Amino acid sequence: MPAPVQPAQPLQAPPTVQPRPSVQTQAVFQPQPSLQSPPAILPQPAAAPPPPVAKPLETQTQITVQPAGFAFNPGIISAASLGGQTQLLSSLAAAPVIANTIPSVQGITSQILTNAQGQVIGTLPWVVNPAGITTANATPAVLPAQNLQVQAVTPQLLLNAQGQVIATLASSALQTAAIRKPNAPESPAKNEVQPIQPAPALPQPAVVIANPAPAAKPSSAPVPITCSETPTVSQLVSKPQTPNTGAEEDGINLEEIREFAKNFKIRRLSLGLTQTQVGQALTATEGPAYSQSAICRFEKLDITPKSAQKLKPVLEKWLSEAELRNQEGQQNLMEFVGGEPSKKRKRRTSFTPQAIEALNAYFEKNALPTGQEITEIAKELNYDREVVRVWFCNRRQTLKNTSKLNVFQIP
DNA sequence: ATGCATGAGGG
DNA sequence: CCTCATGCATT
Repeated sequence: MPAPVQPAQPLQAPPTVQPRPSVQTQAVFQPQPSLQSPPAILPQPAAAPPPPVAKPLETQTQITVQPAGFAFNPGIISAASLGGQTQLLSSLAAAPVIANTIPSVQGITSQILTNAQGQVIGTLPWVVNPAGITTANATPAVLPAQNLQVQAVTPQLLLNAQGQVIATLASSALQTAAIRKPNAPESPAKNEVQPIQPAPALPQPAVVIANPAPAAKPSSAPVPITCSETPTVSQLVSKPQTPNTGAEEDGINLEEIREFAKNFKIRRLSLGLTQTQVGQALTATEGPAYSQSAICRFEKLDITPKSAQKLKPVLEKWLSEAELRNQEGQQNLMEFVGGEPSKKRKRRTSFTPQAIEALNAYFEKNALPTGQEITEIAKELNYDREVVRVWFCNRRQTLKNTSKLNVFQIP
């Protein structure tokens, strides 16, 4: 395929030039493990933040062409690593020709960068380039269809034999949705409040893998992948064997949960949603409500298999609907974000390092101190007895969740 | 992402 | 009181 020539458009008419403060160039990510603030890309991200002074018309040496390259590729950019370091592996390109459609917010999704651990190390916004800089891109045969609507794209996961996510691909959203259960796009109203039974009555395979034949799509070739050497999804997804871990506990398929958790995260990010948003939306909608904490813990499986099993259906259902809405442009998923007045809690006590050290020491000797012991320890360290008691409770709980559940992960 | 807190449920 | 599932508050 033609090399990604960059359309020379360093800058146009100086006067009217909008410095284009966009975050575009932010594609580069630092090798720092700290990636806390999720670059949530939302439909209505308020007003553009005043860019750090852009030179009026001086030709800055730093031409910003780079973004365009990715911008157009719903391709893959995955990072893998061995030592936990992030490295760019490859980027497969696909070029959905986007002609005149206005860059409606609707289709904006983000590209996720994940490493071998399935951890997200970054995201790239899908920029719909208005200028139609299609020139450089592949897609030899495809013509810039005029009314090609930029449909919301949902990611398609590419997994390797180990079940690890290698990358995500964009593809027709419609179809993806179709695969899932026949979920009627009705109102989010009181649909079902299933009491969640431990019964094995959950027929959702949750398999998002290989989705080769877009048979269901009659009037358009949804699969934008064109590079001859670009492996097809099915090819990459060769999943002949179910490696190992017939891990199952208490009738709960740990592996399945693990997979879903991974999936969930990726799809969530594809929708450009943060854990917080999901939590809020989940709370707003009918049905079981969960917080950001819950989402976070689920994603990293920092919960008991039982809890995970319980959450899965809820999250799955919600996600399906979210994706559906996303397609329809109904970005009204996050409506009432209004925070209800919640009763105040006792301020979280913060133990001093010394106290923690002491507590840990006690804990090692005896993880379950008697009431008396607790009282003594509390007095010793000069903390409220109750606080100490709770500390032990939480300590035990944490221990359990991290050790037992590590059965989940394979770190 | 986590640490401390709250509450339900079981003894 | 304990365990468990969760969430608010904080790092």
